[in-house]
Amino acid sequence: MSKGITSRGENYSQWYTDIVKKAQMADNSAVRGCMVIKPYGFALWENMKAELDRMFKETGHVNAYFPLFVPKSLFEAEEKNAEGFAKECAVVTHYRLKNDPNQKGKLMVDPDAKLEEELVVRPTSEAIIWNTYRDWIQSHRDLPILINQWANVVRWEMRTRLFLRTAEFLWQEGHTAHSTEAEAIEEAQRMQEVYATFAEEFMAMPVVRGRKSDSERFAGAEDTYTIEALMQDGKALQAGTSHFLGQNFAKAFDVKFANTNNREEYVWATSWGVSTRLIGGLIMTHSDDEGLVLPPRLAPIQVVIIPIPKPNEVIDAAADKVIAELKAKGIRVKYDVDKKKRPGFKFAQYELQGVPIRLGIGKRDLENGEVELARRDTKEKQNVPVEGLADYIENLLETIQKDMFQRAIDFRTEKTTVVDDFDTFKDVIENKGGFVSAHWDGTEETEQKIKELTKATIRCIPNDAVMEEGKCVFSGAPSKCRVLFAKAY
RNA sequence: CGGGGCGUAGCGCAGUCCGGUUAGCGCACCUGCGUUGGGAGCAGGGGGCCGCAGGUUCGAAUCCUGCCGCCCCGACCA
Repeated sequence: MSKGITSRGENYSQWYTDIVKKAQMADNSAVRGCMVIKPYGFALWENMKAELDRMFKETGHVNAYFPLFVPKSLFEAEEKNAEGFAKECAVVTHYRLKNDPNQKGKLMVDPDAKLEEELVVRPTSEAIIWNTYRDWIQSHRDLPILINQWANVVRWEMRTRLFLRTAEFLWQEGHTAHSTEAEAIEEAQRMQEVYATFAEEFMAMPVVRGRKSDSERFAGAEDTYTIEALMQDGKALQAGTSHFLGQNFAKAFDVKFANTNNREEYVWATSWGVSTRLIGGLIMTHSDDEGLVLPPRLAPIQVVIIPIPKPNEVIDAAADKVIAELKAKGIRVKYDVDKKKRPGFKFAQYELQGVPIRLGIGKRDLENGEVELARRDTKEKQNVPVEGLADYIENLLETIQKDMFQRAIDFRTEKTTVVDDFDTFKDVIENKGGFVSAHWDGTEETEQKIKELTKATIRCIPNDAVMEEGKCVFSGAPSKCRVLFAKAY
């Protein structure tokens, strides 16, 4: 075990916190529930953001920005949405402070500066955006609107955890407007697939694509499409959601368009988002007791070169050549020339930070025309010829990416259990964890009962669920397909 | 919002029960020596409103009262 990192077996959530902090990703801040994202963690987020942004643009979306504040009257317009978020909203009530006459050097809220109307700090932006869309949409010719925004939102959560659930978090939210129901549904499903592709191909995190049950659906949505990942401790993580909003927001904000027959119709909507929570998912999918393990495609540093024992002219020259070749291939490489720290310390540090490939360049191997190469994911070490090294590394990065994904898939397969009776259901949820595939009668009552008895919830009704006759694992009532249950973050 | 725990140096902690020299240890940091193929070592050094505010006392990190903050476990949630 690494210095100062609690092992996963000992205490999984402490392990998680240790990783985030010791790998310099993020820290708690002076603000309750809000984190400071440190440069290394933010570099990871920037890489994720860059890929997602590219994928959004490839599917026809453009970026825009809407205000942080939502006037209360707009926020409450869509009742279900407002009700769903009401109890976790931060609210701005005043716009000025003044010197406290009773306490020198202290400030107080100026009671004379009360706002006419309170401003809600956005927990999500449907309200402010749909209020704006009303002015943008008159005709079917104005549709579709395909907009994304990168933003911060605030949800005043009772209990927070770095990246997984913070009071303020960074995310993107797509908000689209369409002239037909079918087009909006297609859009929502398309974005679910974009998220799934990103999770699997870049994060190497396998996800189940599915639909949410009524009770788990986004407040104000007609249908919520989700991607669900499975963490190493057997708990599920909702990694991204895409909502078909029907005409709910169009009706709430009176957004209509003239169709080709010049008849007024309400606009159809979607919204979809992923957040910095993905970083938590990334950590809990791949990392080990030595620290982070990052997939090559997202790692801020893909290859680190360590001079052994320390930089000198010969080693620098060899390193410079390798660096030039790697950079020519677009590989992110760092040469650690810190003379104060010894190689062993650096090895441990970069393992902690999850750098996929480490090269050790030293006199001994160099004389044989070789360098030492270590893989972070498998901890394997081997000597590799300097000749053709860049090509070798380019391939190896892809191999690591694939291997990490495959290991995560194997883990999920092993932790997915098909169950047909409730005793087994309880036993599996309690002792084995992971996904349980079981029949469900489709009622909210059953879902609620199961949650009370086992703490497991319906994560989704998988898109690829096979239609088959069955009996609900709890009530015995008829069921048409299996759904996935799990304890969730 | 319920249950538990903790606030002492940048970090991690001891000391608090049972009040008493100048508040201590490890890591980190600074200076120097030096070492280097897996987190070396040695010597010297700097850094504290002991969470905050009251109280008891000759004397408080330690006892009493009030407050504040943070963490963990539940219920709620991306």
